[in-house]
Amino acid sequence: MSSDRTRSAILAAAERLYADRGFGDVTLRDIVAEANVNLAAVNYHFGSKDELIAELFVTRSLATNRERLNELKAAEETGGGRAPIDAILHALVGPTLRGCLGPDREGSTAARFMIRASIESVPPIRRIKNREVDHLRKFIAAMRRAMPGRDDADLYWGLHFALAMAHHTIREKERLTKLSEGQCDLNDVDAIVDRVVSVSVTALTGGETPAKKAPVRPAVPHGRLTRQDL
Amino acid sequence: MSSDRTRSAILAAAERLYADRGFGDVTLRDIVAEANVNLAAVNYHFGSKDELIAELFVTRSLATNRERLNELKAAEETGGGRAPIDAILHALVGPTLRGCLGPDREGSTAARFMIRASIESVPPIRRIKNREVDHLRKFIAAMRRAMPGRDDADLYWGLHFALAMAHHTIREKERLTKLSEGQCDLNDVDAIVDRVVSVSVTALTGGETPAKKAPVRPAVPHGRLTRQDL
DNA sequence: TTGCAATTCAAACAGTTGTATGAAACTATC
DNA sequence: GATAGTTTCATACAACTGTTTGAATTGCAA
Repeated sequence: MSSDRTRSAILAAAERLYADRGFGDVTLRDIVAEANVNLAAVNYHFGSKDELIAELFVTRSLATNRERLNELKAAEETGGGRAPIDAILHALVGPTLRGCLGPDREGSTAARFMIRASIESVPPIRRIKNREVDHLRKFIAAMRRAMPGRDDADLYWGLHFALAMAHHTIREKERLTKLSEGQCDLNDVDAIVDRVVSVSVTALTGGETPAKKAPVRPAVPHGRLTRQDL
Repeated sequence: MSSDRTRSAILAAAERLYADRGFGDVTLRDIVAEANVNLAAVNYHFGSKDELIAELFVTRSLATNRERLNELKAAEETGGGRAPIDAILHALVGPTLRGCLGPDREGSTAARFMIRASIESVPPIRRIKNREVDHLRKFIAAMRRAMPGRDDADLYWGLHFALAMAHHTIREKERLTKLSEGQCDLNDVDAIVDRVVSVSVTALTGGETPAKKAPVRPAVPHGRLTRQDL
């Protein structure tokens, strides 16, 4: 049935190069050189460059989603069909954060690739992410069971903010390290997961839907630029 | 002094096209066609394509930062040199959210451009964003004054999460609308700002950082994909 | 007007990109 | 070992990219 050697070599080389140098900087010729295969092999095995990228991302993405659902299921079985809200959110953000951060993952090509995918967001990957909605709905359903009284909109916002904190931490881990001058430990993944979950839970259980005391502030018109010092 | 007409036309056309179609899809030839100027004008007036993009982003970015600092200053003056934490966070995320979301901003080219810049993150823009650290430090300083007891790391995490929620809401507003089937109102910007601030404040004032145990999971190698159903 | 600099313009440049082709090499089956 | 199907390979293709060039044009000052 034909050795998958070429196919696998392309996948591995592509993931490594994309992880190291980003999508914008890596051409098919770079990939086939790294993989020691012929240029035409990519189109033969994957159809197109975009399909290669899509396959790389789908593979990693499916793995994360599988982990998420496993953790969710385990929590629900423990709780007799109803998992507590913190366990649900833990199942949601844990696999993503563990997959991309952490000292053991430093050298992991898969992790670095997923960080790139999170930062650069190239078209074939964006297309796949848009299909993630169905997967997230399962977590909304679980959250609804855990907090029957809560408004649906609050649940959506809670899930949205949990993902926001997780993904933004992955995307901006470099900047946060620099900003905090090392005081935020980006290697202690478990602590980060707990922090994200904790904030998300208090966001969901805490204060009622925001009161309407929005202060008014002046609008600032555009001026003309002279200095470039952002 | 030579009319700025060509220069301005290029800026306007570029911002409009980038806002509509993204950075990856727009070439210099598209821009000069839209602006009705000669192709060489871009390099003549801006030096390079990247410098054009940088100038576009810096302009909008400076405006946002100016708004932020104005709001912060106003809050500090009201509080006699010490602004309350919610006002600080409001000054941080308010201008960004108002700049990119809201019904009045629907047709705003600047808003749509900044959303694009937030999503696609092209090299010249990334370079500028990396210089944003100094600007954020001013907010950390204000937060330190507002919460003298708090650990610095907690402050960094709080600011980081506030920005996470704001930016992720901008980046994923389409998806959140779809996921929530319209139950999350992305047009009520003030409500969104209040929600983000509220969550951030409870994150900062609320519970201590917990510690827990974490399970270990296996690395997932690449296999052959048959179904593409993420 | 003359002179000079700033600006515009058409055209070409030099390089890269993803993809297609058709022949060659391989592999497994009968 | 001939055959049919799969996989590899060198090469070419066609299109697009940002940038440069050098001549024309414009605008302003003396």
